[in-house]
Parts: sequence; C-alpha cells; structure tokens
Amino acid sequence: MGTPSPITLEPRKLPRQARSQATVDAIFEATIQVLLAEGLQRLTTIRVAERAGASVGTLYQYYPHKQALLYAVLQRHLKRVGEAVQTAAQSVHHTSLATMVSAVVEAFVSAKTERLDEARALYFVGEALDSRELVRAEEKRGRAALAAMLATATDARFDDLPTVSFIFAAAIVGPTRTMLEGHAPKKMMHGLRGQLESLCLGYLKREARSPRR
Amino acid sequence: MGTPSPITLEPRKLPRQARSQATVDAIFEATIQVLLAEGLQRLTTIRVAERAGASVGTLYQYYPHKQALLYAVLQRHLKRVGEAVQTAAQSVHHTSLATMVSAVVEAFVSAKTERLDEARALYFVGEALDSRELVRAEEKRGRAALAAMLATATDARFDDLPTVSFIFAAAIVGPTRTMLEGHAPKKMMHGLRGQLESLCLGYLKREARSPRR
Amino acid sequence: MGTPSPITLEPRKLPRQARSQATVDAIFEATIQVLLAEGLQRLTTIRVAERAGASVGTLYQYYPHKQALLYAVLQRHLKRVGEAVQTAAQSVHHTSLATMVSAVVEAFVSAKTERLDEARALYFVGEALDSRELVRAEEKRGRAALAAMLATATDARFDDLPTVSFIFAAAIVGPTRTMLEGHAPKKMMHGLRGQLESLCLGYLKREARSPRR
Amino acid sequence: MGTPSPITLEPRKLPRQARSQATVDAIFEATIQVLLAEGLQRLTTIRVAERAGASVGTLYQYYPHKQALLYAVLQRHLKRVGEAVQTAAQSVHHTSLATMVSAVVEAFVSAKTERLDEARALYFVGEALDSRELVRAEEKRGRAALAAMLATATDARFDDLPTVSFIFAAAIVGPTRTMLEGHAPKKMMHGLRGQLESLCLGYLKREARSPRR
DNA sequence: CATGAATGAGGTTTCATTCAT
DNA sequence: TATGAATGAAACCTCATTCAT
Repeated sequence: MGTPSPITLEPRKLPRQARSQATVDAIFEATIQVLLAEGLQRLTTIRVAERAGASVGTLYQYYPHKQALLYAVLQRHLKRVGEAVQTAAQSVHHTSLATMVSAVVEAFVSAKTERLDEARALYFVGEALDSRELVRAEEKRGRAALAAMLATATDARFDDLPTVSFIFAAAIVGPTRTMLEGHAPKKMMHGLRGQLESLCLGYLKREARSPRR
Repeated sequence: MGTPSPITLEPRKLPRQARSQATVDAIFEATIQVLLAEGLQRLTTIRVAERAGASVGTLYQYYPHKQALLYAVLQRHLKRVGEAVQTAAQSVHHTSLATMVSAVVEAFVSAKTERLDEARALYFVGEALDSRELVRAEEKRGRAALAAMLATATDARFDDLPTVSFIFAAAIVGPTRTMLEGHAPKKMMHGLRGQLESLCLGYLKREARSPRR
Repeated sequence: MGTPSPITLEPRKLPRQARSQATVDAIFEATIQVLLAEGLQRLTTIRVAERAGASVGTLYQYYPHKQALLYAVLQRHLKRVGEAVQTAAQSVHHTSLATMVSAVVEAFVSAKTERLDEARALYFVGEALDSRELVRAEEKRGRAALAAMLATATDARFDDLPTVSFIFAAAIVGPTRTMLEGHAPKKMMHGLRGQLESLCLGYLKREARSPRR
Repeated sequence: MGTPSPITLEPRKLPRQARSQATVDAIFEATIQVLLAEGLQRLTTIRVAERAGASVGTLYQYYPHKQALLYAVLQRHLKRVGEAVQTAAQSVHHTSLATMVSAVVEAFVSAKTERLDEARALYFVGEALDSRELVRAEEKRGRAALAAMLATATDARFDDLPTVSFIFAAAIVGPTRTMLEGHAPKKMMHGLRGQLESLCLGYLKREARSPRR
C-alpha cells in the first residue's frame, strides 16, 4: 500500500460462475480471519490468499489492489448493519419513543453481535484514511433513517432533529464499539441492550417536546 | 543482523542539553502533524524526522523505535485528558447528579478540544495493537473516578455502579469521538457539551434510585 | 514494525519449479563469490542478489534472513568435507596407522581443495557467532570418526583416545587453514599432503602403545 | 565501517600526558571487553567509548577510525605473542630439538593463555580483511625465528627449512586456536602443552637428517 | 581537550503487484 | 483462469563520523 490515491475501490470484476463466487467468498472470509488473527498491519495479500486456499494471482483477479479488498469487506459489513437498522427504523414509524428505541437498539446490537468477529476486525479498517468516506456515508444514511423515524413519533416532537439523531446514533454506536473492542468486562455485554435503551430513551425524552396535536 | 534487545516502549534517553530538549519536542509535535496530514499508515520515521527538521538518526536517539514514539505521544494525551477528568470528578464529590455530569462533561470536552489536532490524530494510534493496553488502563482509571464520584451523589444511588460508570463514560467518549473524527457537521460541535449533558443526565436519572435517607 | 516471528536458520521454502531451483543455486554461488571478493563485512543481501542476477526480494523468498543464507552455505560445505573424512576413516578401519593417516589426510585435503574458493570464503563465516554451534557439531562428529578409526589400528593402541583424536584433527585442520587463508607461499601447497601425513604420523606413533597381543 | 580502503591504520597521535595514556589504555581494554561480550558485529565505537568511561569524541581523538582501533589492539597482541616466541627461540639456539620444541611451545602457550580473553577476542578481528596483512607479517617473522633456531639444532638438520618451519608453526598455532575458540572440552586445555610438544617433536624428528659432524 | 547531539548513507527486510508459465 | 516466482520501492533501524558547545 502506501499508494496515495487508489483510482478505484471497486472490485475488478463481478464473478459470474459459481466456482469463482466460491473463491471470492473464501477470500472475503479469509480477509476477516487474517484481520482478527494478525491485525491490519500484518494483513498481506499473500496471507489472505493462502488462508483462502488460493494464490495471490487469483486474489488480484477479483480485486485490483489490497485496498479494494478491504473496502469491499468493510462495505458489506456496513451495508448489513445499515440495512438492519434502517429496516427496523422503518418498521416502527408512528409508534412511541420507547418502541422506537427498543427496535433500533435491538437491530443494531443484533447485527453487530451476529458476526462478532467481523465487527471487531473492521473497526481497524474503518480508520484507514481511504475508508473514511464510506463510513461517513453509511452513518449519514443511518442518521437520516433515525430522523425520519423520530419525526413520526406518537409521543414526542423534536426541534433539532439532525442533532438529536446524531446523538442518538452516537449513543448507540459509541458504547457498543467500546464494548466490542474489548475494553469492558465480558459480563457487561449481556446487559448492553438494556443499558443502551435506557441511555437513548433518557436522552430522547429530555429533548422531546410533547407532540403536536 | 546483530542480536536484538528486549522490547521497551519507553523513550531511549532523556535529553540533557537544552538543544536536545528542543529536538525532542519538535519530533513530538511532528509526529502529531504527520499523523493528521498523512494518517497512521503513511507515518514513517523519516517523514516525522523531516517535518521535525531533524534526521532519522536523531529520532532514534530518543526513541528506540517507531512504536515508542507513538506510544509516547498517545501517553501524554491520555494523561492530559485523564487527569482533567479525574480532577473534575473529585472536585464535585457530594454534589447533585446535574453538577457532576456538568463538571465531567465540561472537563472532558475541554481537554479534548484544547488540542483538537492531537485528539483527532490519536484515535488512529489508539487502535494499534501495541497501544491497546495503555488505552484500556486509562479508561479503567477514568471509570473508577466516575464510580467514586457517583457513589457520593446527594440525589441518587446506584445498584450496579460498574455498569453505570461504564455506560456513563462511553456516552461521553463515544459521541465525542464520532464528532471529532469529523463524521458530523461542524456546527454541531458547539452544542456538544449540552447534548452530552442531556444524554448522561437522562441516563443517570433513569438508573438512579432515590438516595438513602 | 509488525510482530516478529521465532528465529530459524533453516531456508524458508524449497523451490518447486525448475526456474526457482536455478535461482537458488545462483544465490548460493553468488554468496561464496561475494564472500571471497568482498569479505564477510561487505557481504550484503543486495550485493549477493545482484551478483546472482536476482533481486533482494527473490533472495528473501528462499532465505528468511541473511544469516540463514550464510548458514546454508556453510552447512553444505561442512557436510561435504565431513562426509569425505568420515567415509575415508571408515574405509580404513583395521589397518595400520600409516594407512589411516594417509587416507584421512588425503580425504580432507582433497575435499578442501576441490572447491578452494568455497573453503577459503567460509573460514570467515565459521567465526560468526551464529554458526559456531554448527562448526562445533561437525568437528565433534569428525573427531568421533577419527577416534573410532584409531581404536581399530592394527599397530597401535591409545590410552586417551579423545585427546589424541582432538590433536590429530587439529593437526590436519590447523595447518590447512593457515595455508588456504593464504599465509603461506603458494609452492608449499603442493607438499601439504605429505607434510600433514608426517605431522600426524609422527604424533600418533609417539602417543601409541604397542597393540594388544 | 564498510569503508573500502582506510588511508592509515596508525593511531592518530601518540599520547603524551599521563592522563591521556590512561584514557587510551581504557579504550584499549574496553575494546577487548566489548569484543568478548558482544562480538565483532556489535562492537561500535560508542559502546567501546562508554565502557571505557569516555565519549566517542575522545575515542576519535586517538584513533582516526574504528579500524585503526581494532588494528592497534590486534597489533599489540600479536607483538606480545610474537616477542615471547622469538625471545624463547633465540634463547635455545644450539640446543637439542626437544629443548627447542619445549621452549617454543611453552612460550607460545603461555603468551596466549596469559590473556586468554584477549586471545579469544582477537581471532575474530584477525579475519577482517584489513588486518590480514598484519597477521601475515607477524607470522612470517615468527617462522623466520623458528627457522633460525632450527638451523642451529645440535641433533638435527633440515633440507627444507621454510616448509618445516611453516608446519612447525602451524602445528602449534592451529590446535591452540581450536582449543581457545572453545571447540574442545575444558579439561583438555591442561594437557595442551604436552600434546603440542609431542606433535611437533614427532614431526621434526621425522623430517630431520642427522646433523653434519 | 572532552562531550555527546546530530547526521545520513547504507544495511536488512517486507510486501503490493506483475507476468511468464 | 490459476499459479507463484520475481520484482523493487520503501520501510525500519544502526552506527561511523563530525562538530558546535
């Protein structure tokens, strides 16, 4: 790496055949495993290929450069989580704050927990300068979904929806991250959902005016 | 070749003469600047030295290896912030939750904002495998200080102080990070203190039982 | 940076394809040539690679570090010489001292002379701290072979076989080394075999008691 | 190092004052100690200076470069040993072979053993390309002294004195080196003198014609 | 004279990427 | 298509040597 400006972050070609799809999947999975086992610094294309049971050459058939690979992995993860949250948010339009918070927290924590390894591994990758934009974009969409949801709350109205959504989102994402990165005693993990709900609900209620009638 | 020596993250030697102190400072500052301008991946010892107006050799007179340099920079920052928060927390023992939250949030945000560049630059570094322990330790001390403070609240008592302190801390750190990393519109920054207070206070009040009488 | 791995002196991978075998051989040969032309101090991996008509990267595909390369070269040489001597020694069990001395000296000098460059070059390498053990081990095996041989001499018996073998071996190795390192007028080389025989035979006869009857 | 052709190997200036003589001695001693403790590869001017209780600058006051320092140390050692042998050889002119061998062996082994560390440390240094000439010259003088001595033996005459002296010398030097470099069980060290005498005497007697009358 | 901070060439090693097979 | 050998730029780090103080 060290290349200043990768031209494209998109995968080089879309796999058509079943066999190559399997290869791509293996590379994908291998990337996450290497990330976890060795860290971003020691993630090399050769190591990834090896663990995927392929050769470097093959890897480069599907990804024009290392960064594109990482980008793809990150993208998939963000999409997964983002869609979960957005779907959840949409499904609770026109309900109470409590219902909303519960749904969103549940969706987010589940999505993150479901593939714990992946989530952990990718915090590293998100930092890389090249991926910032991607993360930022996804976060923006997430906040938009939250704002849209909050706007329909049956029991509250908000003056500054952008700010409220931002804090709402950060209140979910931040503590989860801290926890997943392992900075917390394990046993606390179980209470996470409840705590996040309390955190968000407390905040939202303080910021809400009673709804227009 | 040559035989390796045991790994230390400590600086190599303390500057004795005046001019060398200046050099060390320059290297320190340069590290942060490079981190910001180029990112952790592109931070090389040569680049740091260059920007500090020194040579690589000089850098290595004071830091046995790149990691030690990063470690030192991170350490200073964490200490600065940690001490600010701990001092603030101690100064509001035996007061109301509102006072406590206000004091702690103010201390934290001020400390982070005071040297905005540094704070931003170091989020990258905290991820590096080698620094994890350092970050974790500092976080632990922070939570302890919060717990000690909360235990003396005049208007609340908590059943599960460790968990509450954890969420409390994460509720401050998380959104601040999101904001500093630039994932938020600039104008939101100004309201940050107020929002964090609201977030924390809302949470703490929900989790509190009324104080012993 | 990055995490180090345990130290091995073994080559990194065995060449599979035909062309890579050629590469490995070229690197091997180049090492000896550089050693001779420049000396151990000036033997650098780049210089070796260059002379081998390869790139540094290629060199490191086969040897994990410089030391492993030197080790390999030394090992092959020691093995060659060691086997020659041991075979010779075994072939003259149960013969007279004169026959034994003649066979061993001949084998040793031939093996050393056969690849004169290699022999000369490697005296340097044997000194390197890392190779000491290898040399010592080979010498030990050599002395054992000599002792086993001497024990079967038809015309002599020895009280202190370990000591006698040690001096016997050193009497062959030492002067040969002095000569090969070039500290002797060239013309003397031709008489070396004869002189070594005389040296060893003189010694052994003095140390021998008459054989058991 | 890595400098192809040092202009001068001579020390930069001869110390006049007592104080500086002490410094030079300390540097000298430190060189040997570092050589032993760390090996030639890790012998750096700074390390030597430190151990000598001086600074690099001071070291360079007396030696124009590292090589000159090593050269000086080696030179002193060679001179010490050389003079011991030559004096001994001269003192036994016109005596029997047995007396001669005994005297020379005794002188050599004593000189080497007297400062065992030094002797061991310097085998490394002698290999360095730059010092070869020095070693060779000293060896030549030694052989000359031996030849001169042998020429006066009362009980033997030699046809090819140069060759005989060469082997004679090598027979003493070689095994001693092997032993000092630690390739031999410790207990053998004690018998070394006797064994060397036997080795040399056996050889010389075989090569001798009876003396002219 | 002595000091030790500074220099920077040069050595070792890694790894993204290409390309002949 | 797949392979994996080869490449070489670039990173880290050392150390002989100089020179301002």
